[in-house]
Order: sequence, then C-alpha cells, then structure tokens
Amino acid sequence: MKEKATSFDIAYKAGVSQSTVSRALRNSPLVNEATREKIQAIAKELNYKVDKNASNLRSQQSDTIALLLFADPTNDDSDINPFFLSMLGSITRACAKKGYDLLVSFQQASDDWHADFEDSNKADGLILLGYGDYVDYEEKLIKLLDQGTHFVRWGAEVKNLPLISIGCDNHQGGIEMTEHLIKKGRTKLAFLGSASSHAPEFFDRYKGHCQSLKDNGLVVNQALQFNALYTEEAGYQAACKLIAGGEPFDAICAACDLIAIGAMRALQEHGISIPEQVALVGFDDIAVASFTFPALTTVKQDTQLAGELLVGTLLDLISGEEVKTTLIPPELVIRKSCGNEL
Amino acid sequence: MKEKATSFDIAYKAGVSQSTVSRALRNSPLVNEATREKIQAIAKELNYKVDKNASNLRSQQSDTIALLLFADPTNDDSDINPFFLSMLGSITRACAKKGYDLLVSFQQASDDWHADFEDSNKADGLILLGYGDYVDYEEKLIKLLDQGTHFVRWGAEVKNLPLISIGCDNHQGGIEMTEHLIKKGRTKLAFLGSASSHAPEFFDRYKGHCQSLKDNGLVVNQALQFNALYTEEAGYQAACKLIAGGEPFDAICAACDLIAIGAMRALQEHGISIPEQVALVGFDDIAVASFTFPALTTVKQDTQLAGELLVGTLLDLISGEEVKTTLIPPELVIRKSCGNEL
DNA sequence: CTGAAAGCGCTTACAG
DNA sequence: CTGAAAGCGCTTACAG
Repeated sequence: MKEKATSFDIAYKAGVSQSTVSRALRNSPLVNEATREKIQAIAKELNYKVDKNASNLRSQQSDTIALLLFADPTNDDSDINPFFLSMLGSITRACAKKGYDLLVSFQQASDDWHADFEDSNKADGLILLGYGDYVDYEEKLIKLLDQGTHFVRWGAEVKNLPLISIGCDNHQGGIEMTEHLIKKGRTKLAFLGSASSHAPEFFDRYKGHCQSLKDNGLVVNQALQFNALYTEEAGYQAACKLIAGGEPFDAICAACDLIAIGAMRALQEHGISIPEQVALVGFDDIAVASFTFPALTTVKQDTQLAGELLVGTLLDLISGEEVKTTLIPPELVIRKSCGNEL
Repeated sequence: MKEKATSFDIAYKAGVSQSTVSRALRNSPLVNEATREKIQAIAKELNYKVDKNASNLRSQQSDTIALLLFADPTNDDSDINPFFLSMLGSITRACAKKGYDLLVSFQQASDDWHADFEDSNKADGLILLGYGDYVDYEEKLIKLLDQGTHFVRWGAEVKNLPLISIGCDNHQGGIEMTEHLIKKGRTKLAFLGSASSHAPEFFDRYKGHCQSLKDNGLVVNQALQFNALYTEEAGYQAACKLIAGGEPFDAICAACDLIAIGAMRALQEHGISIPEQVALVGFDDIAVASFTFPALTTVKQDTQLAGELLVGTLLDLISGEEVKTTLIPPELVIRKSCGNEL
C-alpha cells in the first residue's frame, strides 16, 4: 500500500504553496486558471484525495447527514418495515444529489440516542425515521431540541413542540381509504391499527377514517376497531380478533400494508373472500402490495418526495434558513382488494 | 446553540492536563481511577463528545465502514432489489455491533467509484454490494486492489483475482431448486435468468441447475433457458417468451425471486395454473416471497449471516489478519408454488 | 500515573 | 492571484 499523498506533495510537485493547492482543488476563483489545471492534473496523477478528517476538522462541517432508523423494540430487529427501507433508499439518493454522505444507524427506541453524531462532528444534522412509541420518544426529542441539534423527523406533526417534521397527511389518507370503501357500497367498516397518541400516524389515519364515516352518515362502531402495530403478525392477530368478535363487517381499513397483509392471511384462513365478502385497503404502498392476492388497494405515501423533502429541509435548517413542517398528500392506489375498479 | 466543550475545557475544570483528559475518556489504564471518574463525570455534565474529525485525523482511522450499493443502471433507481435492502439492514446491524459507523452510498455501475471513501479517510474499508454487469466491474475492482483499498464484496467467487468475497453457494442453490422440482415429478424444467459471466451469480445457479438435471438423467434443453436480469419486469418478459416459444415445460427455476414473481404474473395472465400446470421456484427468499399467491418456494440466502460475515471479514482484513472468501450455504424454503409439501 | 509538546492534513484569515 | 502562518481538537510518543 502506497503512502497517501498530501497537499504538500502536490504543492512541491507543482512548485506552488500548499495554500494554493488547497484553493485550486476546491475550485476557488482566486486561483489562476492555468495553475489550477496544473494542480488538478497532478492531484489526479497522484490519486490524491482530500483528507476529510482534516478538512472537516478545520472547516467544522462534515457534509454528512446521519439517519437514525428506529426499529420497533417489540420486533426482533431482523425485519424493518419495508416502507422505511424504501425511505432509506430515497434519502440516500437525495443526499447523494446534494453531495452529502449518509451515515446510517439503526436504533432501538430504548437506546441512548446516538445524537452524538452531530455532537461529535461526524454529521451536520440528523434525520429521524421510524415508528415507535411516540410518548417514549418525546423527552428525547426535547433533549435534542435543547442541545440545538439540527434534525428533521418523519412523522405526524406534533402540536406543542417546535419540531420540524415531514410527514404524510395521514388524516387525509384515512379519509381517502374510507371514502373509497364507502363508494364501493361498504357500510360496516373495521379499522385495524392502534388508535392512541402512542402511534400518532395511525391515530391520525383513524381519525380521518372516523370523520369520513360521519361525513357519509355512517356511525363509528368501536367494536370494529382493533389495535395493531406495524407488523404482519399484529395485523393477523387483530383480524382474528375482529372475526372472533362476531360484529359483522364488510370492509377493513388497515393502518399500514403489513397489517393489511396479516389481515388478508387471517381472512383467507377463515374462508372469507376478498373482496367479495370483505374489502380491504392498506396504507403505505410498499412493493409487496402489488404482489398480494388479490393485489392490495392502498394509500400511497410518496417516499421519493419524502426523501427529498427530508434532506432538503434538513440542509436548509443547517444553513440557517427558515423551514417548516410539511405534509405530503397521500394518493389512493386502486388495485383489486376492494373489487374491480368502477 | 451552546459552544461545544473541548477536552481543554474539561481539563481546566478538572484541574488536570488535556492529555490526561484524553486518556481518561478512552479508559486508558494509565489514568488513576479517581481521576478518570472525575473527568468522565465532568465530561458528562458538559455534554462533551470527542470530536471525531480531530481524533480520526490524529489516529488515522475512522471506525467507519462504507457500503457501496450498486444499482442496476437499466433500472430507474427508485427500486432497489429488496434482497439488497435486506442485506443493508443486516450489515448496518453488524456494524453497530462492532462499534462501527456505516456510510451508505448508492452507486450507478457506470459512476466513477467513490472508492474515495477510504482514500479520503472517511472510512477504513469498503463493502461492495449489488448486482450489475460483472465484466464492467472487473477493471474497477482491479484498480481498488492496486490501490491497496480494504474491501470485501458480496457475490460469486472470482477465480483469477485475489478478491475477498462473501457469497451464497449459488451452484449448490441451483442444484437444490432443481432437485426439488424433479422430486416433485417435473421433467421439463425451464430456467429464467441470464446465463453468462456478466451475471456470475445467476450463471452459477444455472450451472447448478444443469448439473442437477444431468445427475438425474434429464437433458438440458437450451430452448428452455431465457435471459433475465434482476427485475420483476425482466421475469415477466422472459416468461412470456418462454410461453410463446411453444416448447413444453412443467416447471420454472427463476434465478431470483423478482424474476419468479414476474413469471408468476405472466403465467397467470396466460391462464396457466401454479403449481398444477407449472411449478415455480425462486431464489433469495425476499419478504415478498411468502405473500405471493401461491406462496413462493425459494432458495433462501441467509442475509443476517451474510451481513455479519461481510463486516467481520472486512474488519479482519483492515486489522491485517488472514481472511478468506466464504460461501454461505443456501437453504430451500418450501411453500406452495411447487405443489403441497410431500 | 501525569504533563508539555508535537503533529495529523487540511482551510482560512492576513498580508502582499 | 499567491504565500506564510495559525489553528481546528484531538492522540501519542517522550520525559519524568
């Protein structure tokens, strides 16, 4: 392994000062055109790369963003919700586009947060992503805020905290999934997903669901709501309870696609046909959704837009610009699980 | 935002020298117990975090690994094969376990590689992951080798290059998927997936497939092999060609699950029943595989083990230990797409 | 066990 | 447009 070249080596070869090399390599307009070209040629020849540790140390910025992905602690961590994996992909791409590197870290909600990333100057800012018990997070978020850490989170808007969030308009999404079912002639709609402030995204979807029910002259039947968190298994369990409960239903709104897929399994095991006997709508539009049988009608969250907004907003925040919490409009993707399209 | 504390601030407060602070914070045995505790308490109180840029610059190591994920350039980059996303997850976890940070970067196969990560001292080593045209990669791999970069790749073993790879035993996997079909009484097996050195993983699976055919007294019918790369769409196209080709077949080996899923769609569109008329096996065992209809029998690659091996091997390599290319044994996961279990 | 000092490789005022 | 010099915040010989 060869010794790594430094800017001094280049300076020596080029017959200029090290300062000039540094400037030339960063395309400073202060450097003479010809000098710059010469220096860059030598740098290339020597396979020189700026030492990031040195340059970051000196300039006190890292051009790196850290992504903290929270896994549901009830989950064994081998399965991350595919929705978040998809977000990870779009965030990575958005960072690359802006010339930032991305440090990825999976966290347990219970962990001591590695908010150190910014404190230790490894990252200029943080993106927080993942479901989890919001109530548990809150104090940590406040701590981050206190420390003056630059961060943006994915999720439901929080009213009384000056948090910058990018999230889906879950309330609107809840309305759309419900509306669609009602238009299909369903009247006894169940909702599978936790309805509490511990899971604000789901709660918002549920509230949208309830509002749509009311707007369409239907009543909210508490006996048709069952809690479930994030997983296929939870969806399966909730659907089993729903079936066992005996309360008649002809449609299910699932708070996320994984829950919908679990519900699908439960329905199939009980010989209940989809969509003939029970129509089903999910939320997220993960890749799997188009491969289930029948293909799942769902509310899509635009992960690409989300990634760009998350990164863009964080960078604005870091550079001291005015930023604000943004809601992304959901989009109903109609497939087969609620009957054929009209 | 408060000023960040430095080790000098702590030294001042503790009434010791900065060197001692540095030692105490790294739990050096050279420091007196009481002194260390005092220093650590002050550090905590001041919310002090070691500046990684400074410490990395000085110690010339970063405790960071970079993961380069290659996207198939023919793909619009919004979809990364879920198999790699799953690998990403397991690698992230393996890094965390070892106390390393992970820098993630998506690359186009055509890009100038950011092998800079190591050159620029941002990472101590690289993990290379992703399908792509191997032939295109080769010269870049050689360049990495020449530079003395520490890296480990996921994929098929390469014979004439001193590359360290971690990969699945694709040949064995090809045998197992084929054997299973033959045991189910199928005799006219098609193979969907590129059979060329441009896609060595697929090629190895194909070779295993052919060998199994021969071992069981069946002939390899070239008319039943169709090229396809990595995607659902490619699988769909290949299956359509297979069907249109007119050569009779009663089973399909798909080189990856996405291809299998595409083939499934083609078969269903043509009114061909699975598994009655045609049995189907995939490769990878992505999460979707258990949600298709019928559920997909497939050859599982153990991503968790893969992640641990990739990270562990890379760290060994960095610390100068002897390392070697390792093959992970595949595992057949039997579901419904080849008929009910015996 | 502790401290004074050098130095990792850059960027950036400052002076010309 | 260019150079000499300071300094980012640590770690690590070196000396005691």
